[in-house]
Amino acid sequence: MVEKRPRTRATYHHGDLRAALITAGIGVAREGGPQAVVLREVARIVGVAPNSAYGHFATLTALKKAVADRALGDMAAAMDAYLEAAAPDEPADPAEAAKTYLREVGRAYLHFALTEPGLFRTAMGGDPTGIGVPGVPEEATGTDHDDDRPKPEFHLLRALDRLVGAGCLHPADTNRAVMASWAAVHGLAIMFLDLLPYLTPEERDAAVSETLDVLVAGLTCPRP
Amino acid sequence: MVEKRPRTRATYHHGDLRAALITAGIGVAREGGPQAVVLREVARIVGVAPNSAYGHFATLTALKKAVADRALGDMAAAMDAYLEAAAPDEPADPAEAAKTYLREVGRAYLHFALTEPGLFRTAMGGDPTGIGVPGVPEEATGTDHDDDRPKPEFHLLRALDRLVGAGCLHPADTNRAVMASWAAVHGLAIMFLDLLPYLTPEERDAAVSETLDVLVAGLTCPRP
DNA sequence: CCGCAATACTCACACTGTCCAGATTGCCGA
DNA sequence: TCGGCAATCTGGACAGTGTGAGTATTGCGG
Repeated sequence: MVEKRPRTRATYHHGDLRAALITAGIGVAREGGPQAVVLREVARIVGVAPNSAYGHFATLTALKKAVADRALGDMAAAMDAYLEAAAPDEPADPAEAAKTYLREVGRAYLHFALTEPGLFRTAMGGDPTGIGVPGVPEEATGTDHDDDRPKPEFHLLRALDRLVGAGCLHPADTNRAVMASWAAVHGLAIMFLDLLPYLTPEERDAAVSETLDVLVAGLTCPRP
Repeated sequence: MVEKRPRTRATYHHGDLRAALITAGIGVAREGGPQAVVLREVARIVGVAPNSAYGHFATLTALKKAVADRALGDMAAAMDAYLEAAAPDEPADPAEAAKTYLREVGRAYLHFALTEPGLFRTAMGGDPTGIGVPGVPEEATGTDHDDDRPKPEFHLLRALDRLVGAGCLHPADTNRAVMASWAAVHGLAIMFLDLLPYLTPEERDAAVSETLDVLVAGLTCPRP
């Protein structure tokens, strides 16, 4: 929120357009999802000519990418807050504590997905230009990728580490564990948003609990 | 493929436009995903004026919905073929057979998702207009919903029934089982397509196997 | 054989992303 | 202090999109 002139700005130059565009993009993505971040609309919100954006982003896709990055950071922050707020009493048993922590991380993920579906979809690259799975190495399009910012999977890794520390998970199985956990939770989120939007919150909570039960059971079962 | 005149048709009336539009929609959705099904382009393929589609579909979204329905049927058929072709030898132990069958169903799901990502995305409603999870009952927009056609989840239900029959799964747990299974497999698919497109086929196969291991372990574990 | 309702077409409008050329300015060196 | 330069923003334009209103063309039932 650097400037907020409703129409024409006082100064010809905006000062910090790039950031303002991203912020406005987050605003429209919050309600409406990724396809709501429209170049002309975003420029209109910021109070700038549509083509001004091209000075900071080569294309609309680049803007969306930046917005998605920020949405991902927002998601990590929201998960942090959720975990901080809703995990006061932990079981004394360290194994049980680790399990409930993993469950709590999953709940945090789903909480954000259901609370901020627009940002969640935006963060997860809802409408990727690159359809298909050509196996291209993505050629590291990283525009000076600041990969040090908090990312949602960090919480998951910490939870799995705790499981390993508690002896519930073999260290060698941590890779399969991260895939299984992420897939279960992400799949649940997508299903709730896209496939089963008519579920009541109670039904959703039940499905979450049951799926998380299956997950931790499968992870901590005596491996073959 | 009712008609294929490159330009203007011989007859003024097309004969069976609605079906032709859906077929053309499937064609463009196959490569390019749901956002590639563009009204004017589809009409162009069929060889008809853009607005002719409005005689059969109230809006582009309705066309997409029809295309998505057909893509879902295609997915079910593809899973059928996959399961028929790639499951010759089953373990003698019925419990083990049921488990491998569930795994095979999951593999069939993922095989279609990775083989036909455009159709998969289209079938799963990649770009829903209704963002958010307002809990609306969807008001049953069913345009004479022919719900008797094969749907992908049918295979999953059959696999779980076999697990129940083999004594590996308590009948009361079947609901949680369907959610957990579906979430795991669907989440894996979305992750491969959207989040981890750079994985090699080998890495993907490994992740699939490991995730399915965790799933069946969690489902067939001694319940708490 | 004729009228009519279904079907497809034409024209038009408000949008969108993006290119190109020009206007405006902060800033840095002389 | 001041002139110019490069960064930044603006305006107009073009191709393409979904969709509405009115018009032409037909197959078919009476």
